[in-house]
Amino acid sequence: MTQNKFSNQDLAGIFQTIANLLEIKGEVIYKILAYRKAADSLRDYGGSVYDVWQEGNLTDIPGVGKAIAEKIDELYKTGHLEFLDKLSQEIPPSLTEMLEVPDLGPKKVALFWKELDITDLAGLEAAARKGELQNLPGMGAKSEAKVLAGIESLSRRTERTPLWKAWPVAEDLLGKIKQVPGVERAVAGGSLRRMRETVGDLDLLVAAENSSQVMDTFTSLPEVLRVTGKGKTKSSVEFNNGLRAQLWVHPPDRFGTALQYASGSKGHNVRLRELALKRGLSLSEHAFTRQDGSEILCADEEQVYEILGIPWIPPEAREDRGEVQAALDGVLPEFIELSDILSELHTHSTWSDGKVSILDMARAARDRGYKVIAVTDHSPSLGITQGLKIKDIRSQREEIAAAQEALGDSILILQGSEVEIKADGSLDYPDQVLAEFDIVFASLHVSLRQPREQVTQRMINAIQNPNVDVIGHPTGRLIPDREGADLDMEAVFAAATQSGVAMEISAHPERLDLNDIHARQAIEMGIPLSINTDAHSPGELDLMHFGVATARRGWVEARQVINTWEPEKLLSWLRNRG
DNA sequence: GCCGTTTTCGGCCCGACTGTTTTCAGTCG
Repeated sequence: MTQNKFSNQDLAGIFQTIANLLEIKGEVIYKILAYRKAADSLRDYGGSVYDVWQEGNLTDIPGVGKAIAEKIDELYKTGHLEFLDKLSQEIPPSLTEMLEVPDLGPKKVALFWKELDITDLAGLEAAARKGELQNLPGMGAKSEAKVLAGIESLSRRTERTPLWKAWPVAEDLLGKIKQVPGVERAVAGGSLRRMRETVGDLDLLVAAENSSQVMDTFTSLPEVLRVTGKGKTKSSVEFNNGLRAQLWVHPPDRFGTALQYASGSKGHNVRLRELALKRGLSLSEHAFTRQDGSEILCADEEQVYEILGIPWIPPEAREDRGEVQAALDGVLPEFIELSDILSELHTHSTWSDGKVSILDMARAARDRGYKVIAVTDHSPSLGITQGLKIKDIRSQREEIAAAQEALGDSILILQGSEVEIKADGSLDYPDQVLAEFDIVFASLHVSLRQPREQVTQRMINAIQNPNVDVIGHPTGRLIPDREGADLDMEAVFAAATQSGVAMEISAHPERLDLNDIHARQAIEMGIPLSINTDAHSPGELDLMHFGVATARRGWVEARQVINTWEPEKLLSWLRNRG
């Protein structure tokens, strides 16, 4: 047994560093791409790479071949990697800091290092201020100024922006752009359209015959701090808050290929272009081009996939996680849709920290077309929420009955609970009390930083309690500020498979927990899922689409989600759980 | 360095924009 148990993330970081150093060294690009691809693949890998290593199956991981498998093996066996140690002596690792500066790539970084012996950001800034960069070959006064602007921009730069923050910003920008005369369509592409939990830059796409007025409007918006590029088809800006955006303008009859291209992911696009080549076509954002040079234009994105001979793949699933092959094989899942959701099972009322009464929440759920709502107020130990005391459970039941009577059979109201999984691993209500509720969520809110084994055992205790129906927002993470508990998800899912409990995908965009990768793993193990907003007010019921998007990113089908079941089926499932 | 229903060798997506270049290199997505 070794203690060099590098996580998937750790390994991805190591191979990313190798790729960067090799790039500065001037290694052939395809070797670098191979390391990058392996890094991405390891980072996204659903299971534990360590376990795969123990089973001797490393090369089953996409992008991992003989050479990289041997390096992972060395890392797990010895704790370090001789190849990287040697490379670091040759190329100072601090050089990679400079790659973070916008518009600086491996060639320039190598140039600064070799010509001026600059090895880190501080040295680069000093040299730029002294005017030493502009005399280098291929450099000039403008390029030097750009380096300084880039360093400054780096200090301002936000980390990836949470989806929930980027979403309204994009909506606002698109609203302004749509007002420009001649704009036929304006939509978000990129990771925003794919509904990744965080977004790097905003990618905006416009259909218009003439681009100049759109570009002028975009680059002169009041919130724009500086314009980093402006052309006929593409412009890029940086906003005051550090966020960056780029805008493409394409003619309406080419909008399909353009939107497909701008939506990514990069890996997905590479797959499609490979597929196009096999069909004797070259695919770009402008069109398909036949070998004789003639073009096939696509006004709509569906046509792009049609010409490639595969079904349209929803943006959420375009992460190069096997979706193109699945499409070719005809085994893409029937991705769940928002309209499949019939019930909201995790909400709060004034009986704990919710903002409105049970009647108001139920009415709001009914108005959104739901057939069932469960009110799941907190248990008492979570102090700040003023949880529901045991002596009040009966009174709450009476209020639910009154609300039910007021709303008739337009919606079914369930009395649920979000019971706390306490730090000692016990639940916050005794079993006979839990048995009274129609549906029980068990959630972690406290002592999330316990060691892996301890917090995992707490979770497993809750999963094994027959009164618990759903594990709420399993890891307890908050995006971007709080990491989730260090759960051993393999062990958690194994226990869930045994007990038949459902796992939640919290639709609340600060949670999205389970995440896409864990959701996919869960359904592959046959674990039912439940998507809920955890709404504390009626307006938050509208966050459901974020949860559905996360499920789609995890290849989840409607039948695997208990919220899509007709009330009779849901109630019968709950009854059978005891 | 990875990969394979045209390949175990020879490919590996393709174009926009900028700045430095008199025709292209570097960076980005």
